[in-house]
Amino acid sequence: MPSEIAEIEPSLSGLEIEAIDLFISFMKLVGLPKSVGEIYGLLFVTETPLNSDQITDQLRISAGATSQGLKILRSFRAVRAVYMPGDRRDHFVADLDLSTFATAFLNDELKPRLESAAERIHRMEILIDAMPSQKKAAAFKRVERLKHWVDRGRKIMPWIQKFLVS
Amino acid sequence: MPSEIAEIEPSLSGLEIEAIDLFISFMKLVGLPKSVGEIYGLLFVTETPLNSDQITDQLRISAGATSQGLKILRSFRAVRAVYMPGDRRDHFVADLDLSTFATAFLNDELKPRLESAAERIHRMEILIDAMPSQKKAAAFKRVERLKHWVDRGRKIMPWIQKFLVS
DNA sequence: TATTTCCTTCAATAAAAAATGAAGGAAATG
DNA sequence: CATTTCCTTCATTTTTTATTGAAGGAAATA
Repeated sequence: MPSEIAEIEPSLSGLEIEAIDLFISFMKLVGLPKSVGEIYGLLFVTETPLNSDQITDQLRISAGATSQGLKILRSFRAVRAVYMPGDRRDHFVADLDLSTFATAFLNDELKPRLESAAERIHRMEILIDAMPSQKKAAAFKRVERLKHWVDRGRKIMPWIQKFLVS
Repeated sequence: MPSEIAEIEPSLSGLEIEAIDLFISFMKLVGLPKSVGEIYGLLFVTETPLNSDQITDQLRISAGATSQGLKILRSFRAVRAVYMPGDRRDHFVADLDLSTFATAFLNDELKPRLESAAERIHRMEILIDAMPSQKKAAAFKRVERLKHWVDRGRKIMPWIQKFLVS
Protein backbone atom coordinates (compact mmCIF):
# COMPACT_ATOMS: atom_id res chain seq x y z
CA MET A 1 0.00 0.00 0.00
CA PRO A 2 1.85 3.08 -1.22
CA SER A 3 -0.05 5.55 0.94
CA GLU A 4 1.26 3.86 4.06
CA ILE A 5 4.83 4.58 3.11
CA ALA A 6 3.92 8.09 2.05
CA GLU A 7 2.64 8.85 5.53
CA ILE A 8 5.70 7.53 7.28
CA GLU A 9 8.30 9.05 5.00
CA PRO A 10 7.19 12.31 3.42
CA SER A 11 10.61 12.95 1.87
CA LEU A 12 10.28 10.08 -0.59
CA SER A 13 8.88 11.09 -3.96
CA GLY A 14 5.95 9.37 -5.58
CA LEU A 15 8.33 7.76 -8.03
CA GLU A 16 10.52 6.42 -5.27
CA ILE A 17 7.50 5.05 -3.45
CA GLU A 18 6.29 3.20 -6.53
CA ALA A 19 9.72 1.71 -7.16
CA ILE A 20 10.17 0.69 -3.54
CA ASP A 21 6.76 -0.94 -3.48
CA LEU A 22 7.51 -2.80 -6.67
CA PHE A 23 10.73 -4.20 -5.29
CA ILE A 24 9.25 -5.07 -1.91
CA SER A 25 6.76 -7.23 -3.78
CA PHE A 26 9.47 -8.76 -5.94
CA MET A 27 11.77 -9.51 -2.99
CA LYS A 28 8.93 -11.16 -1.12
CA LEU A 29 8.44 -13.45 -4.09
CA VAL A 30 12.02 -14.62 -3.78
CA GLY A 31 11.80 -14.81 0.02
CA LEU A 32 13.81 -11.77 0.98
CA PRO A 33 12.83 -9.32 3.73
CA LYS A 34 10.95 -6.14 3.09
CA SER A 35 13.91 -3.96 4.03
CA VAL A 36 15.97 -5.49 1.23
CA GLY A 37 13.27 -4.52 -1.25
CA GLU A 38 13.12 -1.03 0.18
CA ILE A 39 16.85 -0.50 -0.12
CA TYR A 40 17.09 -1.91 -3.62
CA GLY A 41 14.05 0.06 -4.76
CA LEU A 42 15.47 3.29 -3.44
CA LEU A 43 18.85 2.71 -5.05
CA PHE A 44 17.25 1.67 -8.32
CA VAL A 45 15.54 5.02 -8.82
CA THR A 46 18.26 7.14 -7.27
CA GLU A 47 20.87 8.33 -9.71
CA THR A 48 23.50 9.41 -7.21
CA PRO A 49 25.24 6.82 -5.03
CA LEU A 50 23.90 6.78 -1.48
CA ASN A 51 25.73 6.05 1.74
CA SER A 52 24.17 3.95 4.46
CA ASP A 53 23.15 6.99 6.52
CA GLN A 54 21.19 8.40 3.62
CA ILE A 55 19.46 5.09 3.06
CA THR A 56 18.70 4.75 6.76
CA ASP A 57 17.27 8.26 6.95
CA GLN A 58 15.21 8.14 3.79
CA LEU A 59 13.67 4.76 4.50
CA ARG A 60 13.44 5.35 8.27
CA ILE A 61 14.88 1.97 9.06
CA SER A 62 17.68 1.23 11.51
CA ALA A 63 21.36 1.37 10.65
CA GLY A 64 21.54 -2.33 11.40
CA ALA A 65 18.83 -3.16 8.92
CA THR A 66 20.56 -1.08 6.28
CA SER A 67 23.84 -2.83 6.91
CA GLN A 68 22.21 -6.27 6.77
CA GLY A 69 20.20 -5.42 3.69
CA LEU A 70 23.21 -4.08 1.82
CA LYS A 71 25.13 -7.19 2.75
CA ILE A 72 22.44 -9.38 1.22
CA LEU A 73 22.16 -7.22 -1.87
CA ARG A 74 25.92 -7.24 -2.37
CA SER A 75 25.97 -11.00 -2.03
CA PHE A 76 23.53 -11.14 -4.93
CA ARG A 77 25.55 -8.56 -6.88
CA ALA A 78 22.40 -6.44 -6.99
CA VAL A 79 24.21 -3.50 -5.44
CA ARG A 80 27.81 -2.38 -5.44
CA ALA A 81 29.91 0.17 -3.61
CA VAL A 82 31.39 3.02 -5.61
CA TYR A 83 34.25 5.26 -4.60
CA MET A 84 33.40 8.87 -3.87
CA PRO A 85 36.44 11.16 -3.81
CA GLY A 86 36.85 12.99 -0.54
CA ASP A 87 34.37 10.84 1.36
CA ARG A 88 35.45 7.78 3.24
CA ARG A 89 31.98 6.42 3.59
CA ASP A 90 30.83 3.62 1.32
CA HIS A 91 28.39 4.71 -1.32
CA PHE A 92 26.10 2.32 -3.08
CA VAL A 93 24.45 2.06 -6.44
CA ALA A 94 22.03 -0.53 -7.76
CA ASP A 95 23.05 -2.78 -10.59
CA LEU A 96 20.34 -1.97 -13.09
CA ASP A 97 20.86 -5.24 -14.89
CA LEU A 98 18.46 -7.51 -13.07
CA SER A 99 19.83 -10.57 -14.82
CA THR A 100 22.85 -10.36 -12.51
CA PHE A 101 20.49 -10.62 -9.60
CA ALA A 102 18.50 -13.42 -11.18
CA THR A 103 21.64 -15.42 -11.93
CA ALA A 104 22.89 -15.01 -8.37
CA PHE A 105 19.51 -16.10 -7.07
CA LEU A 106 19.42 -19.19 -9.26
CA ASN A 107 22.96 -20.14 -8.26
CA ASP A 108 22.58 -19.44 -4.56
CA GLU A 109 19.04 -20.63 -3.93
CA LEU A 110 17.83 -23.00 -6.62
CA LYS A 111 21.03 -24.79 -7.59
CA PRO A 112 22.02 -25.99 -4.08
CA ARG A 113 18.50 -27.26 -3.54
CA LEU A 114 18.56 -29.22 -6.75
CA GLU A 115 21.94 -30.68 -5.80
CA SER A 116 20.73 -31.78 -2.40
CA ALA A 117 17.56 -33.16 -3.97
CA ALA A 118 19.71 -35.23 -6.31
CA GLU A 119 21.67 -36.63 -3.35
CA ARG A 120 18.46 -37.37 -1.53
CA ILE A 121 17.06 -39.21 -4.51
CA HIS A 122 20.17 -41.32 -4.57
CA ARG A 123 19.59 -42.28 -0.95
CA MET A 124 15.98 -43.06 -1.79
CA GLU A 125 17.03 -45.43 -4.53
CA ILE A 126 19.22 -47.32 -2.07
CA LEU A 127 16.31 -47.58 0.37
CA ILE A 128 14.04 -48.88 -2.38
CA ASP A 129 16.55 -51.56 -3.26
CA ALA A 130 16.19 -52.92 0.27
CA MET A 131 12.39 -53.08 0.03
CA PRO A 132 10.30 -56.21 -0.56
CA SER A 133 10.15 -56.63 -4.30
CA GLN A 134 6.36 -56.38 -4.29
CA LYS A 135 6.45 -52.72 -3.24
CA LYS A 136 9.67 -52.04 -5.07
CA ALA A 137 8.27 -51.36 -8.52
CA ALA A 138 5.73 -48.75 -7.43
CA ALA A 139 8.18 -46.93 -5.20
CA PHE A 140 10.77 -46.98 -7.93
CA LYS A 141 8.35 -45.48 -10.41
CA ARG A 142 7.64 -42.52 -8.16
CA VAL A 143 11.24 -41.84 -7.36
CA GLU A 144 12.07 -41.98 -11.05
CA ARG A 145 9.44 -39.31 -11.56
CA LEU A 146 11.09 -37.16 -8.98
CA LYS A 147 14.48 -37.72 -10.53
CA HIS A 148 13.10 -36.68 -13.87
CA TRP A 149 11.89 -33.36 -12.48
CA VAL A 150 15.10 -32.63 -10.68
CA ASP A 151 17.02 -33.31 -13.89
CA ARG A 152 14.68 -31.04 -15.75
CA GLY A 153 15.22 -28.31 -13.17
CA ARG A 154 18.95 -28.63 -13.58
CA LYS A 155 18.66 -28.41 -17.34
CA ILE A 156 16.39 -25.41 -17.39
CA MET A 157 18.62 -23.31 -15.14
CA PRO A 158 21.35 -22.33 -17.61
CA TRP A 159 18.65 -21.88 -20.17
CA ILE A 160 16.82 -19.28 -18.11
CA GLN A 161 20.11 -17.52 -17.50
CA LYS A 162 20.84 -17.40 -21.21
CA PHE A 163 17.40 -15.98 -21.88
CA LEU A 164 17.80 -13.30 -19.23
CA VAL A 165 21.28 -12.24 -20.24
CA SER A 166 20.63 -12.00 -23.96
CA MET B 1 3.32 -57.86 16.96
CA PRO B 2 -0.44 -57.87 16.32
CA SER B 3 -1.35 -55.97 13.20
CA GLU B 4 -4.26 -54.08 14.80
CA ILE B 5 -1.87 -52.32 17.13
CA ALA B 6 0.68 -51.62 14.43
CA GLU B 7 -1.78 -49.30 12.72
CA ILE B 8 -2.33 -47.24 15.85
CA GLU B 9 1.32 -46.30 16.04
CA PRO B 10 2.00 -44.56 12.76
CA SER B 11 5.61 -44.21 11.77
CA LEU B 12 7.18 -42.91 8.64
CA SER B 13 9.60 -45.05 6.67
CA GLY B 14 13.04 -43.84 5.67
CA LEU B 15 11.80 -43.38 2.13
CA GLU B 16 8.88 -41.29 3.27
CA ILE B 17 11.11 -39.15 5.43
CA GLU B 18 13.46 -38.45 2.53
CA ALA B 19 10.59 -37.51 0.23
CA ILE B 20 8.95 -35.31 2.83
CA ASP B 21 12.23 -33.55 3.54
CA LEU B 22 12.78 -32.98 -0.14
CA PHE B 23 9.38 -31.39 -0.60
CA ILE B 24 9.62 -29.30 2.57
CA SER B 25 12.75 -27.76 1.09
CA PHE B 26 11.08 -27.26 -2.28
CA MET B 27 7.94 -25.71 -0.81
CA LYS B 28 10.00 -23.32 1.28
CA LEU B 29 11.70 -22.17 -1.91
CA VAL B 30 8.34 -21.20 -3.34
CA GLY B 31 7.19 -19.69 -0.04
CA LEU B 32 4.75 -22.34 1.13
CA PRO B 33 4.55 -23.61 4.73
CA LYS B 34 6.34 -26.69 5.93
CA SER B 35 3.10 -28.59 6.45
CA VAL B 36 2.27 -28.27 2.76
CA GLY B 37 5.59 -29.85 1.89
CA GLU B 38 5.01 -32.61 4.42
CA ILE B 39 1.61 -33.48 3.02
CA TYR B 40 2.69 -33.39 -0.59
CA GLY B 41 5.82 -35.41 0.18
CA LEU B 42 3.81 -38.08 1.97
CA LEU B 43 1.26 -38.33 -0.82
CA PHE B 44 3.98 -38.39 -3.45
CA VAL B 45 5.55 -41.57 -2.12
CA THR B 46 2.31 -43.22 -1.00
CA GLU B 47 0.65 -45.35 -3.60
CA THR B 48 -2.74 -45.66 -1.97
CA PRO B 49 -4.97 -42.61 -1.59
CA LEU B 50 -4.95 -41.23 1.95
CA ASN B 51 -7.75 -39.56 3.87
CA SER B 52 -7.11 -36.55 6.04
CA ASP B 53 -7.05 -38.59 9.24
CA GLN B 54 -4.30 -40.79 7.89
CA ILE B 55 -2.29 -37.76 6.84
CA THR B 56 -2.85 -36.11 10.21
CA ASP B 57 -1.78 -39.23 12.11
CA GLN B 58 1.24 -40.08 10.02
CA LEU B 59 2.66 -36.57 9.98
CA ARG B 60 1.56 -35.80 13.53
CA ILE B 61 0.11 -32.48 12.57
CA SER B 62 -3.31 -31.10 13.46
CA ALA B 63 -6.48 -31.77 11.49
CA GLY B 64 -6.70 -28.06 10.79
CA ALA B 65 -3.23 -27.95 9.28
CA THR B 66 -4.06 -30.94 7.11
CA SER B 67 -7.23 -29.32 5.89
CA GLN B 68 -5.48 -26.05 5.12
CA GLY B 69 -2.56 -27.78 3.46
CA LEU B 70 -4.79 -29.88 1.25
CA LYS B 71 -6.72 -26.78 0.30
CA ILE B 72 -3.53 -25.07 -0.85
CA LEU B 73 -2.32 -28.16 -2.68
CA ARG B 74 -5.66 -28.57 -4.43
CA SER B 75 -5.59 -24.91 -5.47
CA PHE B 76 -2.27 -25.63 -7.18
CA ARG B 77 -3.60 -28.87 -8.68
CA ALA B 78 -0.78 -30.67 -6.92
CA VAL B 79 -3.21 -33.01 -5.20
CA ARG B 80 -6.65 -34.32 -6.05
CA ALA B 81 -9.40 -36.22 -4.30
CA VAL B 82 -10.26 -39.67 -5.54
CA TYR B 83 -13.43 -41.64 -4.88
CA MET B 84 -13.10 -44.69 -2.68
CA PRO B 85 -16.10 -47.03 -2.87
CA GLY B 86 -17.73 -47.63 0.49
CA ASP B 87 -15.96 -44.79 2.23
CA ARG B 88 -17.46 -41.38 2.44
CA ARG B 89 -14.24 -39.70 3.46
CA ASP B 90 -12.22 -37.80 0.88
CA HIS B 91 -9.07 -39.57 -0.19
CA PHE B 92 -6.18 -37.78 -1.76
CA VAL B 93 -3.44 -38.58 -4.22
CA ALA B 94 -0.55 -36.46 -5.43
CA ASP B 95 -0.35 -35.40 -9.03
CA LEU B 96 3.02 -36.83 -9.94
CA ASP B 97 3.39 -34.44 -12.82
CA LEU B 98 5.15 -31.54 -11.18
CA SER B 99 4.68 -29.37 -14.24
CA THR B 100 1.04 -28.95 -13.23
CA PHE B 101 2.23 -27.54 -9.96
CA ALA B 102 4.84 -25.34 -11.60
CA THR B 103 2.31 -23.94 -14.04
CA ALA B 104 -0.15 -23.16 -11.27
CA PHE B 105 2.59 -21.48 -9.31
CA LEU B 106 3.68 -19.35 -12.24
CA ASN B 107 0.10 -18.33 -12.96
CA ASP B 108 -0.92 -17.69 -9.37
CA GLU B 109 2.22 -16.13 -7.96
CA LEU B 110 4.46 -14.77 -10.67
CA LYS B 111 1.96 -13.62 -13.27
CA PRO B 112 -0.13 -11.35 -10.99
CA ARG B 113 3.03 -9.74 -9.68
CA LEU B 114 4.26 -9.01 -13.17
CA GLU B 115 0.87 -7.56 -14.07
CA SER B 116 0.83 -5.27 -11.07
CA ALA B 117 4.43 -4.31 -11.76
CA ALA B 118 3.39 -3.32 -15.27
CA GLU B 119 0.60 -1.13 -13.88
CA ARG B 120 2.99 0.42 -11.43
CA ILE B 121 5.47 1.20 -14.17
CA HIS B 122 2.73 2.93 -16.07
CA ARG B 123 2.05 5.13 -13.05
CA MET B 124 5.77 5.82 -12.79
CA GLU B 125 5.90 7.00 -16.38
CA ILE B 126 3.12 9.46 -15.67
CA LEU B 127 4.98 10.75 -12.62
CA ILE B 128 8.14 11.18 -14.68
CA ASP B 129 6.28 13.21 -17.27
CA ALA B 130 5.44 15.72 -14.56
CA MET B 131 9.06 16.05 -13.47
CA PRO B 132 11.40 18.92 -14.34
CA SER B 133 12.92 18.03 -17.69
CA GLN B 134 16.41 18.11 -16.23
CA LYS B 135 15.75 15.05 -14.08
CA LYS B 136 13.38 13.52 -16.57
CA ALA B 137 15.89 11.77 -18.81
CA ALA B 138 17.69 9.90 -16.05
CA ALA B 139 14.49 8.79 -14.36
CA PHE B 140 13.06 7.71 -17.66
CA LYS B 141 16.10 5.59 -18.40
CA ARG B 142 15.76 3.69 -15.17
CA VAL B 143 12.08 3.07 -15.52
CA GLU B 144 12.64 1.85 -19.05
CA ARG B 145 15.11 -0.64 -17.63
CA LEU B 146 12.50 -1.86 -15.21
CA LYS B 147 9.94 -2.11 -17.97
CA HIS B 148 12.36 -4.14 -20.01
CA TRP B 149 12.77 -6.68 -17.23
CA VAL B 150 9.08 -6.97 -16.54
CA ASP B 151 8.51 -7.57 -20.26
CA ARG B 152 11.21 -10.18 -20.24
CA GLY B 153 9.62 -11.88 -17.26
CA ARG B 154 6.32 -11.98 -19.04
CA LYS B 155 7.91 -13.45 -22.13
CA ILE B 156 9.86 -16.13 -20.33
CA MET B 157 6.83 -17.48 -18.45
CA PRO B 158 5.11 -19.43 -21.24
CA TRP B 159 8.51 -20.54 -22.39
CA ILE B 160 9.31 -22.12 -19.02
CA GLN B 161 5.91 -23.78 -19.07
CA LYS B 162 6.55 -25.23 -22.49
CA PHE B 163 9.89 -26.59 -21.36
CA LEU B 164 8.39 -28.18 -18.26
CA VAL B 165 5.44 -29.76 -20.01
CA SER B 166 7.36 -31.25 -22.93
C1' DT C 1 47.89 8.05 20.83
C1' DA C 2 43.29 9.54 21.61
C1' DT C 3 39.21 10.56 19.27
C1' DT C 4 35.91 10.38 15.87
C1' DT C 5 33.51 8.17 12.23
C1' DC C 6 31.71 4.36 9.94
C1' DC C 7 30.20 -0.01 9.78
C1' DT C 8 28.97 -4.51 11.47
C1' DT C 9 27.35 -7.85 14.73
C1' DC C 10 24.25 -9.75 17.84
C1' DA C 11 21.12 -10.11 21.81
C1' DA C 12 16.65 -8.46 22.64
C1' DT C 13 12.22 -7.12 20.84
C1' DA C 14 8.68 -6.76 17.50
C1' DA C 15 6.25 -8.46 13.68
C1' DA C 16 4.68 -11.95 10.69
C1' DA C 17 3.46 -16.54 9.61
C1' DA C 18 2.03 -21.12 10.69
C1' DA C 19 -0.07 -24.63 13.68
C1' DT C 20 -3.31 -25.88 17.01
C1' DG C 21 -7.65 -27.16 18.73
C1' DA C 22 -12.25 -26.13 19.66
C1' DA C 23 -16.55 -24.81 17.54
C1' DG C 24 -19.77 -25.35 14.05
C1' DG C 25 -21.81 -26.65 9.45
C1' DA C 26 -23.09 -30.10 6.17
C1' DA C 27 -23.91 -34.47 4.79
C1' DA C 28 -24.46 -39.35 5.85
C1' DT C 29 -26.26 -42.67 8.95
C1' DG C 30 -29.29 -44.95 12.27
C1' DC D 1 -35.07 -36.28 12.97
C1' DA D 2 -31.51 -37.12 16.20
C1' DT D 3 -26.81 -38.68 15.98
C1' DT D 4 -22.52 -39.44 14.12
C1' DT D 5 -18.86 -38.46 11.03
C1' DC D 6 -16.13 -35.59 8.32
C1' DC D 7 -14.40 -31.44 7.18
C1' DT D 8 -13.52 -26.56 7.52
C1' DT D 9 -12.92 -22.21 9.78
C1' DC D 10 -10.91 -19.14 12.85
C1' DA D 11 -9.39 -17.24 17.41
C1' DT D 12 -5.52 -18.34 20.04
C1' DT D 13 -0.94 -20.00 20.72
C1' DT D 14 3.44 -21.20 19.05
C1' DT D 15 7.15 -20.73 16.03
C1' DT D 16 9.79 -18.35 12.87
C1' DT D 17 11.68 -14.35 10.86
C1' DA D 18 12.89 -9.49 10.67
C1' DT D 19 14.15 -5.26 12.96
C1' DT D 20 16.08 -2.58 16.37
C1' DG D 21 19.52 -0.51 19.06
C1' DA D 22 23.48 -0.89 21.81
C1' DA D 23 28.17 -2.51 21.88
C1' DG D 24 32.42 -2.98 19.76
C1' DG D 25 36.02 -3.24 16.02
C1' DA D 26 38.60 -1.11 12.40
C1' DA D 27 40.18 2.50 10.02
C1' DA D 28 40.64 7.47 9.39
C1' DT D 29 41.57 11.74 11.58
C1' DA D 30 43.37 15.03 14.91
